[in-house]
Amino acid sequence: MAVTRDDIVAAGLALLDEGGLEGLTLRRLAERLGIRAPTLYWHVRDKRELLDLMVSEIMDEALADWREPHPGQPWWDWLAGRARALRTGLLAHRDGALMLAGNRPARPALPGIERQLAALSEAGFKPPEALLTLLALNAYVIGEALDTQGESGRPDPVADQAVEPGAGAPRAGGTGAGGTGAGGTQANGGTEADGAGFGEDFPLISAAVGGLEAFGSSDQRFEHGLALMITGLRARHDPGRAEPGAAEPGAVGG
Amino acid sequence: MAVTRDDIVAAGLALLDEGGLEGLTLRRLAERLGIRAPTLYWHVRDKRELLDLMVSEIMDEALADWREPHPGQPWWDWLAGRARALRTGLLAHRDGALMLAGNRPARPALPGIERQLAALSEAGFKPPEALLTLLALNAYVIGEALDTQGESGRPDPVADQAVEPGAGAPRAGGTGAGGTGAGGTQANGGTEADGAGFGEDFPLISAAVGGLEAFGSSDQRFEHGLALMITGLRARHDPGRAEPGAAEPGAVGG
DNA sequence: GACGGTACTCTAACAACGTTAGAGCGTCCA
DNA sequence: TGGACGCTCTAACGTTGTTAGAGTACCGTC
Repeated sequence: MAVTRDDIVAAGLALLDEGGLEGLTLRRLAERLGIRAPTLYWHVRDKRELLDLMVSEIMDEALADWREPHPGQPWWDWLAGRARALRTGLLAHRDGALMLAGNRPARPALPGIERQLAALSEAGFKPPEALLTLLALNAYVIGEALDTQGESGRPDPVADQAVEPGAGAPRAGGTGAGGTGAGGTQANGGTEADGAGFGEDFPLISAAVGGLEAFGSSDQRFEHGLALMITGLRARHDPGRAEPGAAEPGAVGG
Repeated sequence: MAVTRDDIVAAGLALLDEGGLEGLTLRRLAERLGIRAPTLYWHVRDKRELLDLMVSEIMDEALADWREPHPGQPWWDWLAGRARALRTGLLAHRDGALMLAGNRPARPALPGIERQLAALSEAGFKPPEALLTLLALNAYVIGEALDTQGESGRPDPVADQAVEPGAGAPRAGGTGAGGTGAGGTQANGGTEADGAGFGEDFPLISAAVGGLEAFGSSDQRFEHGLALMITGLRARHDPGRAEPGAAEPGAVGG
């Protein structure tokens, strides 16, 4: 049987899960499909187009049931669930977040967006704000997923201390809260699990990491930021909450 | 004169600005420094280590003056400014966000993090929450910057409509609010600038895009999400704002 | 039953990339 | 004078994305 585009995308995702983005080569992909690499170019213009198609697939999987609220579900509950679903969908594939970061979905799903805007409009959002809200949530989700997947991607965290300038100290997972490198949940690269290990030089970092759940659960980190955004949204749109108008965009800072 | 590590990082950043991440090759970098490619391996273990060093440099540039509040500056104002500075720093280099997404800063700047936690502690944040807050803001910033830089990275947005499934419609910049691909500010790929062009099929998308500032200003999108997070934070920590306890993490949703 | 076209695959090859092995040269210190 | 170290070189390897172009099977048509 002839190979189809869908076959290629599916095999690509399988290959991604096995070897990560770096292990996803056209020759390996072809081999898995029982063909030779150049044949792929009959089905796909580019490697990039292939990656775009894969991103589309990942997004579709992730958001399948979340393009509008379930019946009776409050809008904030829906948005939170949607964000969780998107994150789960990204984490479901190795380097999934990086995939979305570097590539653009191949097919624009305008109908899906329209449905989501409709749901928010019904909740009192004006269309531009509804759109900005969806984009903001997406941005946060992908940023956080990137951080989460980045933690496990690297070979050995601590073993090498060939760094020069600052303390030759352990790193702490995550893109970094600080000027550079920074504490996440999965701290200390496996040694000294409980938040000590940052020495007496950094008592707050030590206290912070020590106060978090056991490492491995990056969910806590995700939920924190998500709660912030949802709280911010409800402060503006939920009548029962904080007074409206309290949070104009311009009132934020500089 | 002998080439130094700093020379290499600086030249790397210059090369990045010219040709993007894809144009950053070791041979080109060496040529710019007046040496041959393998020589780079005396200064740097890997290409990846080079990228990590460059990320460290970008982060240091970006957050230089933002590791603690200016005197008398409220904490929320500082956090917002810090987020803006980080975003500006990422956008200052071509593919800057993608750079941070795919690589880990080479040197952990624990002292800087400690200072930031100290500032938040003074404002009443407990250390773990302070850390989670910084991480959440970072995640949003990088996610948004990724989206912004992704818009301009691609060659020609509309020209090719070789996509099959849905409407062969215009895309709208950004990682996508929807199941796949989705409206940002820089819509319609240049034609039909003002929010029309999504046809009568998608009135809300059309209204949303039409209601946004002229395309090119992705700042509006960024500020929206930032305001959400800051509002959420103040709702919890600013006594003058919404009632405390109103926004427990668990109260968010699923 | 031959014919042409379309769908799909192949072999061969290219330039470019990251990376390694190992030799060479200059400078400084003993 | 000699040896070590710092820094650079040439040569080469394997792998990657990609192109050119030839080949094969099928399918409807004359």
